[in-house]
Amino acid sequence: MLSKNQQIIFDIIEKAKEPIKAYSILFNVQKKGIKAPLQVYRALDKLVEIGKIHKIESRNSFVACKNSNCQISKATAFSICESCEEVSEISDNKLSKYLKSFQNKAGMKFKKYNLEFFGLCKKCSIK
Amino acid sequence: MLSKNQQIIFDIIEKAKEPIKAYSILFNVQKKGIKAPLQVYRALDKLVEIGKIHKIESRNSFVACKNSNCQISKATAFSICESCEEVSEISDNKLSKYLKSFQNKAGMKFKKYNLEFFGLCKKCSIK
DNA sequence: TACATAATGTTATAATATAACAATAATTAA
DNA sequence: TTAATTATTGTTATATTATAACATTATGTA
Repeated sequence: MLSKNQQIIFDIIEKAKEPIKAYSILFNVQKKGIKAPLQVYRALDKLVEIGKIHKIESRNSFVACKNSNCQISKATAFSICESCEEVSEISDNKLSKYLKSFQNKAGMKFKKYNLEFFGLCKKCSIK
Repeated sequence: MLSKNQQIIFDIIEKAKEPIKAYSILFNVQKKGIKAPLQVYRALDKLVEIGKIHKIESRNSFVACKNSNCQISKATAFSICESCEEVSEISDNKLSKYLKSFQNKAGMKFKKYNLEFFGLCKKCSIK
């Protein structure tokens, strides 16, 4: 169950349909009484923690989870267009299976991963 | 061939043996006459571009490339310990082959990727 | 009820990164 | 070898991203 601020901020991110930055969220919610960056970042932290949203690390921006709503997200993969900055979440069973079971040479087993692919989306590769 | 500032900053990063942040680099090179953040960031950008260093996106920090010195780096993978923050670059042929040839459902071919695994390193998992 | 935990509000400030402009050095082409 | 081009440097100011510290209120639980 999301708290008031968490819900407000999640709604903005979900409606956005594109990655959105913390201060852009802040701007959008000021009319709703959320005035300080920290209020936004706290909600973002929580939403990331419970897997409702993901952070696109290379862009410092946030998107709603499109895969497994409400699950803790430990395995994320995105494709990012370097021209128009379109981001989409990759949902590929083979890929996630492969990465979830990946072990490095030291035998270290991982709890989490984040993968970001970069290239040109369809639209941009035509241009 | 690296320029003066690029060389100075690369040397710091290579000696560090652990991820190092831009402003920590700045602090370290002030005695060598590099006084402004922008001087550091410009060198970092170039070093990333030519593959001498990588940026650990989730940590906003930089490490020297341990794999293929002097090659443009389009395919990076790291393991990150969430306890001690130790980072090591993963060099795994099977993994990189798999990811380099990965296509998403839209048939989008990627030019680049960055993968970050999170877990506990050997030392920290004993504790 | 009492206790613990989570969420909120607020001010200030830290940490990360780029814009804009001017000058100099290095490379390349005519 | 001069002119043109490109890369690098220097500098000041500022934008962007994120957290510290403290006080308060709400929610869940024993």
